[in-house]
Amino acid sequence: MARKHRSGAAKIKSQGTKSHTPKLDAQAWIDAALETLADGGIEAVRVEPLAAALAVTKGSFYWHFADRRALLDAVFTQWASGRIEAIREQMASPEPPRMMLTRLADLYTRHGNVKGLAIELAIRSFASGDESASKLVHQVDTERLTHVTRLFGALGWELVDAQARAVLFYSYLFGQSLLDAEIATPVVSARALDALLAEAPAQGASPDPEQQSPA
Amino acid sequence: MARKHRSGAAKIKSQGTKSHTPKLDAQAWIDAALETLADGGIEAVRVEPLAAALAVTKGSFYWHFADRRALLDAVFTQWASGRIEAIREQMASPEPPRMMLTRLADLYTRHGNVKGLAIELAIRSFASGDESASKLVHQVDTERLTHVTRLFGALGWELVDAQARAVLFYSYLFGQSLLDAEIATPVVSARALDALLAEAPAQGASPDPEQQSPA
DNA sequence: ATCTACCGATACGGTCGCGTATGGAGCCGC
DNA sequence: GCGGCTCCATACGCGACCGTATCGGTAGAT
Repeated sequence: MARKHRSGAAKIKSQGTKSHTPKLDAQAWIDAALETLADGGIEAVRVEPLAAALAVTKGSFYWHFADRRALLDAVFTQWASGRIEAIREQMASPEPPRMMLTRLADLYTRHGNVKGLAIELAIRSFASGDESASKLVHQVDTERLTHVTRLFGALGWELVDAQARAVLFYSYLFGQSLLDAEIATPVVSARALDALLAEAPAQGASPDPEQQSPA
Repeated sequence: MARKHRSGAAKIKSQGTKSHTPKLDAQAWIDAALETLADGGIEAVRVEPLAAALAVTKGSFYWHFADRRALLDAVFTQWASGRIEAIREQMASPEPPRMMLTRLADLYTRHGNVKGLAIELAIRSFASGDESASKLVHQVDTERLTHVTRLFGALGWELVDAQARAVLFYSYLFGQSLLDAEIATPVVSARALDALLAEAPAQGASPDPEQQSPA
């Protein structure tokens, strides 16, 4: 038996006193799925290995989910709504645009958020051949890009330029995780981010925080 | 006792005589593998389905390759050397740097090259969990980035800035294929490329008002 | 024509993972 | 204590692939 993943059944709380209450809810499966998804891709998210990781049997899984696909859908949905939620929170922040962008970039590069990026890429990869997953990715992308576009707009860029920079911005974040780490060193990455956050040309246009961006 | 499959020095040239040559060489398998790799990821590259696609049986495969892994290695190796070769050719071009960058970007953004990008991403995804594949990706990245860095250097950027833009450049190319196509429209993408190829500050360089992009 | 690499077909054993069917243990309310 | 409900264990059947073993056919060399 493979013993790669550790994550025993430690997430269960409930009121287990003595005879325990081996309650595993759907969320526990989703969490476990996200974990293996991060370092094995969608293909690695399989029912039986997952059950082994959770120290239960398939019987449990098929109680909570109709089939493997149902789990994947739940994972995707949760991921998407989580990302969108995160963006919405950011939008509510009172910070200046430049700061928000910097923070956003940090959030994707700095913190050992390798897992987040891995999930991101795995889902996107799968989405290329799956309609419903593709839809969710699309929702996340529009949410993110409209947000970031707005931020760049607030920095003085015209709509198209702001959109272009938003694309560059997220491309950069993804590219960071795709390119070799030894090449994209922190120094270089920092400089790249500087280039992205450069001032808009002296257009004299006052920052318009309420930029509208369809998508 | 398995028969010692030969594949080291395979000569492929005796061909021009009759139509009789239903012979399949290792290259045919590699080509087929690249094909399915493009739209199914590494996981989709399986011996039996591949054999079916080539209208032969596994018996053929295991004649040319020791196992599935051997095929994958061959695919990776060929991909890497192909990419490096392409870069080397580009380097020998007499075109001005800006033109070379534009051409490079086109080459990756081209609607025809969805396959190339897909292969790129699939291999990179797999490389994250595979040592030897990771090495090859690293080689390709190094080759590409040093080349592009040189180009940006020729455009007047200092080393670090040139490196940063090289990273942005490739991040952009990858990001294009990851982000939703509806969002990263051609217009926006063209503008993004313009931003990347902007003139370096100071240093006498002829101002280029607007970049023209083919439609 | 025979020998013999080369190349592919068949057939087999084995693993892994999906989904189903069914039973059983704990926890109710009555 | 009795049905009833929840959650998980057990046990199959099945398909997809991997890799091996073995044999047949074809083409060129002798």
